[in-house]
Amino acid sequence: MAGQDADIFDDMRHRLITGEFGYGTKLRAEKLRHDYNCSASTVREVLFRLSTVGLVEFQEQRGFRAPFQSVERQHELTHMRILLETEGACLSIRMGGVEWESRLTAAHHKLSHIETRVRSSGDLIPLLGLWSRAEQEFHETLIDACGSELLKRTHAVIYEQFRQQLVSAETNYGYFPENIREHQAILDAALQRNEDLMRVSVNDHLARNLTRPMPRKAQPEALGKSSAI
Amino acid sequence: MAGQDADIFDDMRHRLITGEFGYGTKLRAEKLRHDYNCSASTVREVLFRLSTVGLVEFQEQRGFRAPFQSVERQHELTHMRILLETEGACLSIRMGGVEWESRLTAAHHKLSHIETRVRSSGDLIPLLGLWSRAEQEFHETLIDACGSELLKRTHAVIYEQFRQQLVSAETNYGYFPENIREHQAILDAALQRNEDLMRVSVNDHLARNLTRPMPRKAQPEALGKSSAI
DNA sequence: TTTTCTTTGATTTTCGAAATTTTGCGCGTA
DNA sequence: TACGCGCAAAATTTCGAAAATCAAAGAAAA
Repeated sequence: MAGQDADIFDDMRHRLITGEFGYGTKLRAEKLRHDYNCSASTVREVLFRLSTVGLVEFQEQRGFRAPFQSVERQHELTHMRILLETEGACLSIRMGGVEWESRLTAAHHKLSHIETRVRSSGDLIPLLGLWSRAEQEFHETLIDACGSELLKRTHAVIYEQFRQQLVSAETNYGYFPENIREHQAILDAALQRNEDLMRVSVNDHLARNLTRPMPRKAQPEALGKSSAI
Repeated sequence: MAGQDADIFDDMRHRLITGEFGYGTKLRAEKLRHDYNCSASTVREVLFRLSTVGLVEFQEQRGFRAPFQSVERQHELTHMRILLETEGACLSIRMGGVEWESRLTAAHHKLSHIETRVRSSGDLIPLLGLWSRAEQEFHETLIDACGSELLKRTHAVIYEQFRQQLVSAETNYGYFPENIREHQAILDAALQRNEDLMRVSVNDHLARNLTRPMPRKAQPEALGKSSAI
């Protein structure tokens, strides 16, 4: 078999993203080793790798723990998501072809189907796993044609941390009824190849996670579109 | 003393950024251990951590190596730097006060002094270490008042990989005479608090590392519904 | 000669324990 | 009560070697 390491890594990542460990929980290699019956060193390596992608926090001489929940962190992750996703989506509009459009449409269709069922049943929990995966896939497809592996990988890392931050009952696991309309708006912007509309739609979708508003630009006059000339 | 691990980490990072290991060089823990006389496992951990920040590549079952040089990678890193630095700089303009302005001016002064000496002597090499640090400090100060730790950390990670990519004689270690004018333009934009000018200046400064131009935004009138590219 | 299989050598991964450092608690003192 | 010191327990880091895996050289088959 190809390295148990990889399996443990994937399983631990899943456990972290689904909020199995409470915020700030200490992650002791000596304990975790029993879950996978392997040595503590192996778990330690996995934890190091997870700290690579921000799903675990590491401090010298004081071990590993699941990240704490904080409004600052949530705010910064949201800001970063907006930055990366608007850029990636607009680049995808410029570079992606019908093939990209069709994949995005497909991803939206799946997501939309699930969210409609959630709305009618009024209970997210039984569909939580399905919904999570569908939401992630939609957003990753959105930027998939941007042409930069680095941008996609960076976004994936940020997205997972973002998700991890709000996997709890109080935040309703990041699900909101407004999602249906907002996801539709993003799809529409993509199919219309309208970059300005895309920026607005992505912003609207994510802005609710901004505890304090983004500082507005000082000058009142019109602004050049962000970045990437 | 506080963990030899940290010392080894810093030293290895320095060696990687200054290009001591050629592109794609295999990094064997069993060899490296002699440089620090410690065990191979300790080196292995450090290499893992360095792969965290993209300075080392790791592949399951085939160890670690220094990243390869590639135009795609350079292109993507440049693109990401433009994205993060324009965002960070503009946010700093909005949020930073005179204190930020003065720190940026100071960083620029130091950098400018060094670059002037390089120009007059015509030889970068003896000042390479000084220049590297000054350049990094200038760019990090530029986004320092942006208000997002996440943005700053992400930028630092990208910046170091960027630097690593062009630490070689052929690329002249990333130094260009035009830097003097370009850094000045960035400082000016900051002191004028002109965001549009800042975006242009940062773009101009980094654009030379773009092997192919960024795809331009499609003209609004040119597109009705989805016209396949 | 070319291809495939096998063996051998080198590299990477995993392990359990020893060494080091932090943390928690009890005790004496201001 | 509050503070500081020191010891013991717990947790983390480091180690060297065993186990597993991969890669290269050589032998057997086509």
